Amino acid sequence: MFSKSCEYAIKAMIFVAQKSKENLRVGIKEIAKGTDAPEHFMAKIMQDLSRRKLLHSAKGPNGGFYMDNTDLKNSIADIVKAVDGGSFYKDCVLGLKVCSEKNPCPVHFEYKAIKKNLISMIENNTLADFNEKLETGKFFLKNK
Amino acid sequence: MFSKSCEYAIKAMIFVAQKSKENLRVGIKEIAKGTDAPEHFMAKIMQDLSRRKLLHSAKGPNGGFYMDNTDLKNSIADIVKAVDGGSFYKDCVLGLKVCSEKNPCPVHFEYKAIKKNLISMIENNTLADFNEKLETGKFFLKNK
DNA sequence: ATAATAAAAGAGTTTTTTATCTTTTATTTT
DNA sequence: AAAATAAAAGATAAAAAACTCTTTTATTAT
Repeated sequence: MFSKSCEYAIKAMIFVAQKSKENLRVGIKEIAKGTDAPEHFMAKIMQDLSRRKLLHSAKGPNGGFYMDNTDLKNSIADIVKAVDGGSFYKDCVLGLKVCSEKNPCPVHFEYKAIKKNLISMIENNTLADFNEKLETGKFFLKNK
Repeated sequence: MFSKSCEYAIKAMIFVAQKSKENLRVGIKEIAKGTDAPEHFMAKIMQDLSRRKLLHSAKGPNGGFYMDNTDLKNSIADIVKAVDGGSFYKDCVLGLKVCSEKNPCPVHFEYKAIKKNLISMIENNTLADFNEKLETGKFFLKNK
């Protein structure tokens, strides 16, 4: 569904969001450890997210990545678009170059309805929402 | 969603299914052309599908790939499982190693409901169904 | 000012996926 | 039996994705 880079990005964003709630900045090492991701690879991803203004970063001592309230309003969809581009939104399930309302593939309309739900799911779940959900103790981000 | 190999496999299977309806065998060249896929790469995929008994093949003159009525009952899901394995069924959307009813990620239950529909879609669409749909002239498999 | 810190940037490497080319084996037709 | 056909199999090659390492730049604290 999403690239591995994108999965890492989502995990990292949720991780930073949780820390930002307590006004803490997080370094790349902590993010990598906290998400079970390779440090230097994650660093590249974070640089990209930062460049694209999905979160803030600060160099030097006590630096790190952090989010303000605007950043916390970002949804999974925003992260997906930033990392994987629009392919998730655009592409035909069967991989057909031409597939539209006028030239639908055999599963076009079925998939259209499902995709609508998928899009709702990623657009309606913001980082702030994740913070709330995780606070309840009913949801987890376990990697081992 | 699916790997490129899997997309090619689905396209090829639909292509062969259409020809099999008229009791025709199709060679790899024809399949590759008819699906806009690289010939030798598609050959590998077809070998794999054939080995896994998703369709029949015959060597020599007048040989090629073809399907009997049992083969036509295969669904997209069968093809996906053969080519991409069970990852589509098993994996967490966020890529978490641990994500289950007991340890759900923040979108686990939402995605579970959607995945149910996705699975219905791929399990309930057989190659025979595609043949019918395409016969109506209301659906297309266009690549250009 | 200097040293320490941490992200940004640049330049690789490795692995996986996708794609191509060649040889072999099985089958059919002449 | 010989020639032709077409898939099967094996071996490479190219491209993309995932991952690593090093240097540079900005910031802070001493």
